[in-house]
Amino acid sequence: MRKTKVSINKEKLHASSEVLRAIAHPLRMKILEFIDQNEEINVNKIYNTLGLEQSITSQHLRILRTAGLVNTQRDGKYIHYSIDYGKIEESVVAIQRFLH
Amino acid sequence: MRKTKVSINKEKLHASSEVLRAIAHPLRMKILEFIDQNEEINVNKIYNTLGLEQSITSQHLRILRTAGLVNTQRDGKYIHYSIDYGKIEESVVAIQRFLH
DNA sequence: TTAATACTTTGCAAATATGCATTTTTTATT
DNA sequence: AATAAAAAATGCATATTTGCAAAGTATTAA
Repeated sequence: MRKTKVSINKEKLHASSEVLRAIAHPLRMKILEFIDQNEEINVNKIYNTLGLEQSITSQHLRILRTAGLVNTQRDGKYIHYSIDYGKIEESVVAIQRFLH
Repeated sequence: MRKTKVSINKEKLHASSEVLRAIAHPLRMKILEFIDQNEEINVNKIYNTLGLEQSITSQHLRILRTAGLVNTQRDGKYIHYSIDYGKIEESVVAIQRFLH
C-alpha cells in the first residue's frame, strides 16, 4: 500500500483505461506483437501472415491508432505501421504509479 | 523493435489480455486505486466513499477477483479486499516483455 | 429465532464491441 | 482514362459488457 496519497486526476485515469482497453484484446495484442517484431510493416503483411480478414485487421488498427499505440506512414500505396513505444511505456508507468 | 524473436505462447498472451481487460475500466480502476490507498477495506466503505451502487460495486469486485487482481478475507460479516500486487506486477511485466 | 447488516448473485434492458461483407478512397500502373 | 492493388470506412447482425433492481446468502445481534 502506498504511504503518500496521490490523487490521480480523472482525465489521466480515463486516458489510461482507454489505452489499456485498446491493448486488452487478443487480436490486437497479436497485431501489436507482430508489428513489434517486424519493422516497417504494412497492412497486407499483417493480415496475410496472421491469417486475418483485411477489414477486421484494418478495424483493429484503427482502434490502435486512435489510442495512440501505433503510428502510420504512407509509402506509396502501402501504409507502414510502427509501434509508439513511448505510449506503451507511458501506460505501463501509469499502472505502476497508480498501484504500487 | 526487438532483435531476438521471442514467441510468446498463446495461453500467456490470452491470460495477459484477460488481466488487462479487468483493469481497463474506469470504475474498476477507481476501485483498485481506492483499495490500494486503504488497507483492509470492506465493500461498504468502497461504495459509500466512491458513491457507487452496492450491486455494481460487488459486480466489479467479482471481475477483479476472477482476474486475480484482488484477494478477499472474511472478517465476520465484513469482507476485506486487498490488492494482489504480484498479479499487477506480473501483468505489467508481461506488457513490457511483450513489447519493448 | 427473528431482524438487521454486509455482501453476492441473478435477470433483464440498454449500450458497446466484434466480425463480416461490401463499398469507398487513395495511389500506382497500363 | 481505365484497371488494379492497398487500405479505410460503412452497414448490419451477433456477442459481450454494463447498469440497475430485486432476490438470495451469510453472519451478527437482539
